[in-house]
Amino acid sequence: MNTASAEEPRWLTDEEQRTWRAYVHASTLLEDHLDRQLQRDAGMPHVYYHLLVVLSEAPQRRLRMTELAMRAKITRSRLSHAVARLEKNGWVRREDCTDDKRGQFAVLTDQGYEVLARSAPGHVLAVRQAIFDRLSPEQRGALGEIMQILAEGLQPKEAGADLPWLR
Amino acid sequence: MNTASAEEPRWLTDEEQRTWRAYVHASTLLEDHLDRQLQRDAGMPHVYYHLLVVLSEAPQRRLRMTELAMRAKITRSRLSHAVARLEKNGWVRREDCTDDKRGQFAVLTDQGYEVLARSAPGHVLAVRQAIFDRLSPEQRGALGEIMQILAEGLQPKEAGADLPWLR
DNA sequence: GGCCCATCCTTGAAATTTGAACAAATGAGG
DNA sequence: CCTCATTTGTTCAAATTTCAAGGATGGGCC
Repeated sequence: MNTASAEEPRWLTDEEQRTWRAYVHASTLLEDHLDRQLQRDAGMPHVYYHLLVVLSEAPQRRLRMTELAMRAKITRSRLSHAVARLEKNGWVRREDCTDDKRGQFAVLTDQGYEVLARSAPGHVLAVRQAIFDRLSPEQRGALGEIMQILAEGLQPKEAGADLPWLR
Repeated sequence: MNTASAEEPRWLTDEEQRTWRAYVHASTLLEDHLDRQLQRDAGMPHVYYHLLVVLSEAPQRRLRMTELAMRAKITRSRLSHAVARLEKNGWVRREDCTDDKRGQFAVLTDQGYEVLARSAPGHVLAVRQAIFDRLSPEQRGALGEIMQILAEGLQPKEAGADLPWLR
């Protein structure tokens, strides 16, 4: 007998419920906290700050738009708007790609690097106080592993990776 | 010698860096994933869905705006806009509070309850697949504890709780 | 009662995000 | 060389979020 479509879904256990609820609360509060901290001290929300960080780590402090979007886990559309805003601030500059005339590079300016250097200590402190100072070494380790797993699971697969019948 | 203001900040260790980065990626991808899932299957973003869930658990399926805002960890302003939208959908209704003429209740309508009941299984499945199915029992337990701690640490304190000299 | 300040919730404008649509350029085949 | 599908990045409009401001009520206190 196949009752698949009528079956009671597998609800979360009480403990899973609590865990999920705690996660939602913690992540909401944390993003809020960091957004305010960075808006106050660096003049931009956390996502924008993260873009500058990623750029600062790239060779020449520059990345193609699509590459930057992937590394920052945001859509290209969102990135376009964000870079437009950061460009107005003088923290990022756009450059044409000579190899591919469609392409654009987002380049971290010296000014952008300055903002980053100036606000990084405060941001690190905020992250440390919110997270690492509150956890035991075991918990810190566990958190890393867990988040690694979750991120991998949600990462949009490369083309065909989920289509084994094509191999 | 006091060099506090000039001292090198305590940067994150490599492992802390990796953990923090993994957390940012996982939480970003997860929120995105759930927002899309719920937008598609329930016609609203995750935050709004959560509001309905909280309401559904309250006695009479109703809560004062401020109480709802606190339980959902969002600002009252954001809640006002959100409820306005949910009201347009017919999923929530506002009611005056007779005790306190300033007050408003947000009430989950039957229609709102229906939407919730209809979309809950899909949402639970998404959460399960994204999180619990990927973690060991130990990791599930650790995640709960950790998130509980982080949430508590970020919870805006009740008035005076952080002013011990007033006691 | 009258005053003062806190609380409750809303509002409006600006900023940000989303999703669909689009033009330009690339690249694989034929 | 041509054609067609794909990729790249942007743009528009609508939705959502933020932030500051404001109107109304409650509650303590003289």
